[in-house]
Amino acid sequence: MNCPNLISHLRKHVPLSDGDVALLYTYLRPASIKKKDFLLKEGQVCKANYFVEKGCLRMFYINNKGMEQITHFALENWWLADYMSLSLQQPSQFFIQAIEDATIVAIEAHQQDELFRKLPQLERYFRIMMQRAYAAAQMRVKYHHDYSKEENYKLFISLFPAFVQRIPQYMLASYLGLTPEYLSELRRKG
Amino acid sequence: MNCPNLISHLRKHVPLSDGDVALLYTYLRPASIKKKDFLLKEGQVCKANYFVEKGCLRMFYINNKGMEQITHFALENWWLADYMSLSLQQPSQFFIQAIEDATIVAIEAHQQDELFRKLPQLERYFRIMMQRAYAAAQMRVKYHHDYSKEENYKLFISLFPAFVQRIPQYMLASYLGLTPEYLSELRRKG
DNA sequence: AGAAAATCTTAAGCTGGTTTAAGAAAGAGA
DNA sequence: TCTCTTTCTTAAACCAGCTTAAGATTTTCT
Repeated sequence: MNCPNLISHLRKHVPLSDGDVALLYTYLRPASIKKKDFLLKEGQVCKANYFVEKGCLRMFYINNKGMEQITHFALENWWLADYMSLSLQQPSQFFIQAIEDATIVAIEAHQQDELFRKLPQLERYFRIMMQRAYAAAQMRVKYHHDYSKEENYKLFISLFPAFVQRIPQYMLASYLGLTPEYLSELRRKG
Repeated sequence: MNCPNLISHLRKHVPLSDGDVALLYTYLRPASIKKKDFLLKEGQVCKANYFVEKGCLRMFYINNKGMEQITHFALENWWLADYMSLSLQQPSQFFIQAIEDATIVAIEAHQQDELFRKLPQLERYFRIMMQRAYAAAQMRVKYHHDYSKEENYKLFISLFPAFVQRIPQYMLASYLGLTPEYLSELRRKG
């Protein structure tokens, strides 16, 4: 078992002895998954919080027109889950799928409280991660309101040029909430 | 000093002895503020996390057309802050203002780590609060994408009918991302 | 009560972004 | 290599929601 990125990420935020790491390992479920494999499907309960060691995930739902609407991407060192479904253990409206072959590490919902009791530092670590995620979500609301679709597109490619190379255009269009056709027009304009 | 709502809210999620509460009180800064008073202005660093004991707050920014764009409301038993500014102690792009006379309780950023070291339960409490807030933010992204403005308006008034009575229409319009004129038209239509 | 400020409504014209439809190009499997 | 699938592009018609402007109503303050 090997999760070098996760362990070093944890140690950036909280102290973890080697013994703590050994204990932690008994609660982690690492997995290799193939491109297009699903970690969660609509109607299932989200059973774990997923850390991306390597690769790339997307979270999406099927909108009222039957199209896949992407709401989140997760790259290396990001956590991803449907936190409403995970917290309340109720059926999810989302899918989580690999868009590249990926290595992920799962912490199961039903083991999380026990793990946090044994390693209380994790409570702090996830408090920081959730606060960070929520802070990003607050800014996202602002950008979404404040910028036109064209401006949002330009902002995104300026912030994440490498990532734009990594995913198909139509997934970026979906995430940004515009049609592939209009994205194509924006690219042509410059 | 008196924060009954906050204490009972904490005790819903973590154990707190009377001694813990006494210690906690030394870190809480309660305040009564008047309608239209500000807790945060653009350019300032967000210095505290605010709990609403009574009343109602809004968070907004000035958009590129010079209009106030509301991004969050906070009623009784909600926490509100610009978490990006609070976490990184960098200048905020937001305002936080009372829209009714309000009683709030502040936990100052510069005391938070010390408080959490003395009462580690709070780390868990805020992990739960932040996860809940982020979960709500994930759902908000979905609703925002999936529903038309008219559907979002109808959803909001069906979910929060009492709140709709409490705030001016133009603030609801701002929050929902539509013009007061269009909201007026939607109301007329039924 | 009266004046000023804040909030809400109506209606016409306009536009950013979608829809639809068709084809071109690139990638992947056999 | 060839075929099938996936991804991307072009262009015209269309519409949800905005802008502008003016006035009506409600609330707040003196």
